[in-house]
Parts: sequence; structure tokens; C-alpha cells
Amino acid sequence: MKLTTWNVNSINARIEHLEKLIKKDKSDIYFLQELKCTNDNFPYDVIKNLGYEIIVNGQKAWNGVAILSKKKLEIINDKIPTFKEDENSRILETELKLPQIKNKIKLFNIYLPNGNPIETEKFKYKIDWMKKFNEYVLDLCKRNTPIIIGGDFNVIPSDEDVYSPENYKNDACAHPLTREQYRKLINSGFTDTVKYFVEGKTNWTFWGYRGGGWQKGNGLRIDHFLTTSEITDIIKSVTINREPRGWEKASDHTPVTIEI
DNA sequence: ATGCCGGGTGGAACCCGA
Repeated sequence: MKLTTWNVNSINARIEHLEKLIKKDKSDIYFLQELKCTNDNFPYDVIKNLGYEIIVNGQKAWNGVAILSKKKLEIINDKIPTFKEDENSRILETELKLPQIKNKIKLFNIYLPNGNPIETEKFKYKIDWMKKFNEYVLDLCKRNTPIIIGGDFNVIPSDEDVYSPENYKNDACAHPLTREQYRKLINSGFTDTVKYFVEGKTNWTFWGYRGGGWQKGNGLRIDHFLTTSEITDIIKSVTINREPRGWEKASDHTPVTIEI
């Protein structure tokens, strides 16, 4: 069972890349972020023709997340239940049953707010979003629910996860308050699967368009899969697929895959 | 050069992202 997360930076601008990726790696489930389209403008036909069921939480111009799955999944939540007033489409919660795990697994596809610049309401919104999400998820943890959280976290977990910590000293993704909220998940038993399973350094998942980020190898590790222990125990592999970042007119993020 | 690029939107010397 392969699950892949990818911030596509506009599903309609990237549909040919997505098709190419799906035909190559054939994951069972895809978490997509930054669709930049409404539910009505999602390219359902292309993806259905590849053999996937689709759930979408879209929004005009910004944000938007979707889950593609070979087997039909149901939407459990499209808002954080403790943060229903959130106006942005940034989350999809669904459930998956696997034979090797007794209870249903909770799947979360998230597009966590960027939060820059840090002196504005945007940063307050980011921290608030993280607190509300943690409140909900950590409550599930207490009840020993198996959980997989995948997506674009906009969190640089440590200074090892950015090409130049100095340049990101005042960035919302590396801010101590951001890292503190992320650590609450780690300290509650979630495994940062890329950190734990992918060897070596510079395991970037994002390279910015500006200043030749990709060409210079100036990247960040901000797309993550976090798993509770029951899931971590059955992980076969975790990979960052750098290839799509090198394609013409690429997304600035590249896919991350876990196999269980 | 985070005034850099590349999306969306609407018709912008605009907005957003990270």
C-alpha cells in the first residue's frame, strides 16, 4: 500500500505532471495540496480515467486539498472539528481499513498555513491552526487511534531541514513557536517518517522558483508524513521523488511516498 | 535582490506562496 503526498501548486496547471506521476509510481492513495480550484473546476475525468476515486475540498484561487484513492473513501471532516470557523480549505480527514491493523486508520491530508510574515495576523493564524489541529489529533491519539498525517506542513522541523538556517531565521516555517507546535505531535508519539527512514542529509521536498532554488540545490524539508507507532512499525519504505521537480513548468514541491 | 518566479484573478505598477 503506497501513499504519496504532493503540493501540486495548481491542479489544473499540473494535471499532465500528475498523470505522468500516477502512471509511473501507481500509488494507492494520493494526498494533493494547493489545488487552486473550486470543487466544480477540479479535473475529475482525467483522474477517474486513471482508475481513482476522488474527494475534494476546493476553494477559489488559493488552498484546496484532494485525496485520490483506488478504493472509494468517505469524507469524515473537511474542517478541523475544533476550528469550524476556518474559512480556508486546508484539510481532509478520511478512514482506511487495512488487514494488518485492527482499528480503522485515520488519514489526514493537510495544507498547513504558511504564516509569513511573522509580525502579521497570518502568523497568528498559523499558530492558531496548529493548536486547533493538535487539540483534535492528540485527543484521537489518547484513544490509541492509528493515524497517518501527510501533506505540506510549512514546517522546517530543525535547522538541518533548510539549506541556509540563517536565511530562514525570521521565517514562519522555522519559527520557535511553529517548531514547538510541531514537536507536540512528535512528543506525543508521531514519527517524522522522512527524518527516520530516509538516509543522508539535504532531504528537501521544496525548492523555490526565485533565485534559482532548484538549480542551486537550495531547498527545504517541509512536506511530511507523520505516523503513530502502530503504522510506523509496518512501514516498508519512505522516499522523496525528486524527479517531478526537474520537469518543465514544475511545481515547487516534489512528491513524498510511504509504503506500508 | 523575498522588487528575483510562477500560479490565480481580472483586466493591476493586482493578489498569493515560502
